[in-house]
Amino acid sequence: MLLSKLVCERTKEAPQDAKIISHILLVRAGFIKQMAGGIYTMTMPCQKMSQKIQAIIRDEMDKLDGQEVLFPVVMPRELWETSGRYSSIGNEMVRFKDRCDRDMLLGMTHEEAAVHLANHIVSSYTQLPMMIYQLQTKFRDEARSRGGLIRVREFTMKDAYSFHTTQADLEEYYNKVYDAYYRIFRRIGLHNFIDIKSDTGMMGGSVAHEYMLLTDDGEDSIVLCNHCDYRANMEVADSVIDKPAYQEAPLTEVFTGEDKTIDEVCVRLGVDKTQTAKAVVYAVKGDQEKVVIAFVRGDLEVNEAKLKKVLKQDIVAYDGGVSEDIACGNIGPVELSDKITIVFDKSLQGTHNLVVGANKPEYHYTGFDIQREMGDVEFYDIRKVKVGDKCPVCGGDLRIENGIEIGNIFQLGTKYTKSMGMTVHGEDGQSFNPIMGCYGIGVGRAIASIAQESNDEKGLILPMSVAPWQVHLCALRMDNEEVNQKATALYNDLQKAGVDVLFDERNVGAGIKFADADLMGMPIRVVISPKSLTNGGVEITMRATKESTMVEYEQAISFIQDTIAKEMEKYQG
RNA sequence: CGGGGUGUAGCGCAGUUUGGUAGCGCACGUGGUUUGGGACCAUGGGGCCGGGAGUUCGAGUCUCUUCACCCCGACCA
Repeated sequence: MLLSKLVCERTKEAPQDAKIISHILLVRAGFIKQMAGGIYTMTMPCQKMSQKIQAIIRDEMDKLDGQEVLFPVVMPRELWETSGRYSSIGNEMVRFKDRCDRDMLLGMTHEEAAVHLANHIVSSYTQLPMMIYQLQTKFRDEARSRGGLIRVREFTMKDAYSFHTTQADLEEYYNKVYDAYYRIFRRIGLHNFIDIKSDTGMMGGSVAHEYMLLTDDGEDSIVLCNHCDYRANMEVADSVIDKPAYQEAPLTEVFTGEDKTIDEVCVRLGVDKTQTAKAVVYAVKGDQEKVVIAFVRGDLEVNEAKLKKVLKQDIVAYDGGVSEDIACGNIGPVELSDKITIVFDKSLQGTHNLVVGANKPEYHYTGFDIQREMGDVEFYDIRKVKVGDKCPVCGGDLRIENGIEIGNIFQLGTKYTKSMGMTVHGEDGQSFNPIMGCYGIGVGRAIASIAQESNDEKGLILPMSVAPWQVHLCALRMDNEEVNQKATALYNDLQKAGVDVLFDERNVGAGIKFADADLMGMPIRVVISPKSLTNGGVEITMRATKESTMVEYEQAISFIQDTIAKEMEKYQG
């Protein structure tokens, strides 16, 4: 490819609205161009990179006996009614009507499509296990896109669906995919990533893992143990906390005036925050009348993902609408209206002598004893892990890091095969619902992740395995006859030798060429100039290490091929 | 969906306070001098100042309204 013809504008200045490094560099290098919120055009370099990543994903999926298919982007409402997700998924799914007034939708994931296909074709256990996958555009109307390619509304995703006769068979396959994902991410050049236990969310199922690129710009919080390999998404993370034991005391109503927050009440009454219980008020989504109050120890926070799981219902913040039953700032468990759903966190189990709201303005109780006052109530884990908590496995210190989700794998079980009525005949002649797994990787997010992790002050540093071009050939002084002739010949010969090469044949200053080469990040830079020819031939520089070698012109191609081969060894998975 | 911010040339910005001929840098075209880390001289092209409605002799600037984008939060299969 000739750089002068490449539709890809590099800029010196960062776009005003870009905040995170991958976004800044992908825009500055001309790899992406925004069209609307969360919607981007990928230029040739980015598209080539995407295709190389896709090739690696295909390779690994095919090794797992995956069969590549292509599901429709547009699907009819009826299919999604069968799984129940037409109504359970919110505005992030785009719905519209076709010309005949039929309800249609844009696919944001394809479990329904996978079951639809499998249901029509698989009728016997002898056809299992099997896995089908696709690489396709997904559209999710995200409430808030952000960070360039990190969180977008339209993107290419690899999604795979496996079908099994037994849970054990699913688990065996799941573990193979788990390993394959590690190979994929290593092959595309990522380093600082981990897998964590994750919430299954509205996908359903039991076991799930997410692969996370660790970066401060990540939008997910990950809990990790400093001593063992415990690690989990904040949504499901568990921890051990100290429980100070307070002496039992009688329940006593005390005047607390306008002091409503935990901090204010603690100061007034001279107690530690661990000696209080706080109420966090929610409402069932779509019905502010259905109030849910979560009680958790005063120094702790509620983990809403966990609370949702306990309730098996979606919740939103209570909008503070007028209700006689709720004395905001003075809410306590004692004599709370029975119209309200109450959930107690485990941090309150077995506690004595706490300060709680008295459910009337200006008063709290002291001496609250949960066993004595409430009787035998259930306790659930709805608490958010915080720094300083101890590891639930080994008791070590926990830390919290940010990450970007780059892939996920789920054990779905029979959620879809059952709801959609997919059955096959087993060995015993009885029919059963196959057990499913599903596995996703976002290609665009993988590109962003590579950019996020692999860069320096000058620009991108692309791994050989996915770089759009392996070689960035800079000819300095194209007006020089010898440079022009030799550079052009080298460009042609490299291509004949099967090397991906980007040829900067513009007659512009060396500074511009080097800056562009550094910004775009191809792994090998080759310079031909009057000076290099005098000094023995061509100069070959590695983008990542800045290591530079002078090579005789005649040896250049074999040297470059050797270098590429050597580099590729780093990305064998 | 809440809170905040920004819309002026492809990109980055000034001009808006106090209404009076549309500006700067980069990029782009042409001619020339340069040529190993974003060169220089000359010259040229490019803008319904996000859209609409008002106020005014006159609006980039004032008023109302709308749209888009960004950031924080909510949300996130």
